[in-house]
Amino acid sequence: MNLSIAEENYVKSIYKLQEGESVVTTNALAYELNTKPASVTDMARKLKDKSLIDYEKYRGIALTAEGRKAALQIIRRHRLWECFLVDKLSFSWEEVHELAEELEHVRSEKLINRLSEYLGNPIIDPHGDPIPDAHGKMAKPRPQTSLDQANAKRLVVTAVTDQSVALLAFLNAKGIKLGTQLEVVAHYEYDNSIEIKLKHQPAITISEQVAKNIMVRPV
Amino acid sequence: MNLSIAEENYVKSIYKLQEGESVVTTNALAYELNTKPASVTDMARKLKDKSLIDYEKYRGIALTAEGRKAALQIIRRHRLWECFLVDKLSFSWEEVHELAEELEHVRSEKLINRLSEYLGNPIIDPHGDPIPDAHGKMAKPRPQTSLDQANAKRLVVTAVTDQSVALLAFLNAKGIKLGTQLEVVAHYEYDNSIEIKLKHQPAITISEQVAKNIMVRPV
DNA sequence: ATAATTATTTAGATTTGTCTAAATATTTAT
DNA sequence: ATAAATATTTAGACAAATCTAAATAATTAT
Repeated sequence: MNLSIAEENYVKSIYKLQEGESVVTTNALAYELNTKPASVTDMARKLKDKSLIDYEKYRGIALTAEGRKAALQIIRRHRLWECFLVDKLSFSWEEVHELAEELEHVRSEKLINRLSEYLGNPIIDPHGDPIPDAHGKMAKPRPQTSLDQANAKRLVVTAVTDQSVALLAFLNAKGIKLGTQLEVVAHYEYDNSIEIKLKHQPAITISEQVAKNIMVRPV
Repeated sequence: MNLSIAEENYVKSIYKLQEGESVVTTNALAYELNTKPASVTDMARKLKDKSLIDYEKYRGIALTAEGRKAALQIIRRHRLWECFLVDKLSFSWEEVHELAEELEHVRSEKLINRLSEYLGNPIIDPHGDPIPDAHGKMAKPRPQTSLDQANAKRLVVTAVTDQSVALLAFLNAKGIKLGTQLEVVAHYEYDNSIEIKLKHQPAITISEQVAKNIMVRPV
């Protein structure tokens, strides 16, 4: 089955949203894809015709086995290109998402398998997310919570969920990257901001919005 | 100016055809792009609006300075990706054209400049064609003629103009690649086929059609 | 359980890039 | 120089992906 770029983006976003909920709503998908609910309804019909999703009017969207397979292929391509950009072309991790977003749509199994081999068959990408193998098998994401919900004191950064340039640049400026260790100093209930401290640095305060997008696990 | 993929392909093809003739005809461009003359007329109007081509009804198409600049950027991307695929991912030269055709549409100057650097700023691609630098400057294609018109006896293969998989696979099977030295043994006037001999190998006969697409220079 | 709110779908339009068939212009051959 | 052949453009249509505005369904709050 040959997917258009638009269809690939839908499938990928549905997969992403389904990690949280078992069924994806029209509105959530529209928001994720920066489009309008009416457009999502239109595309849902097309993807259903192609057997990539289960969909009944007003009942939400869920990937079929075939859709899941397609999504994993796209994610594999995306994450391998991110590795390439960071490892070989010395991009920094916050720059690569947008580029990988374009490169991922070059559909060639041979290319992607050779790329994987060239990179040493990596199993996590520069944001800490696991990379599906050629058969769609992928390591389970390690147990992690967002920083705003973590209850341990000493934590290590494992991933960043919102990959907007703005957030990633902010983190970069603060010296926060994958593997950075940090300590939660205080929670401020007033606005749910969090004070954290990196090693050998003064404490900094982080808004709830930022904290929600930093994934961590206990050290 | 931001070009769509379709617009980029038109600009690139116009550039290619203009190396031969100063003005490109609607039909020639339609044939090159595997589309219909009517579609070319439609697109010509758009490209004219964007100041990428000079175009008057019935008078043919020619790139403006701006259009030429755009074309050279696209060609740069294409040829650098070909280098990457051959040098780093061990593709053979006849496989890479189609893939580069897709990769070339990822528009990021930073990406392409880093890729160039990573490859050691190559100045010719795996087919022997020169690669424009970041400013659009490109070595003049070395003086070369097609094999069917060469008058010297001892020749070296410098490029292949038709990059169809069929032809490239044929050449590969015969052991003919960039840099291969060959000797013209005979011309057969009957069908304009040519008998050639590679070192340490029996002579082989090559049709006029193939000979037209192999570029050579005297050794 | 009904009203109000929110979510989703439908209907109809738009843009991009393409097509076919018909009309018109240009070139070539007589 | 005219007719025939060829090349190009126009007119009108279509598919993909999107949109807005209106209609309808589902959820929630009273």
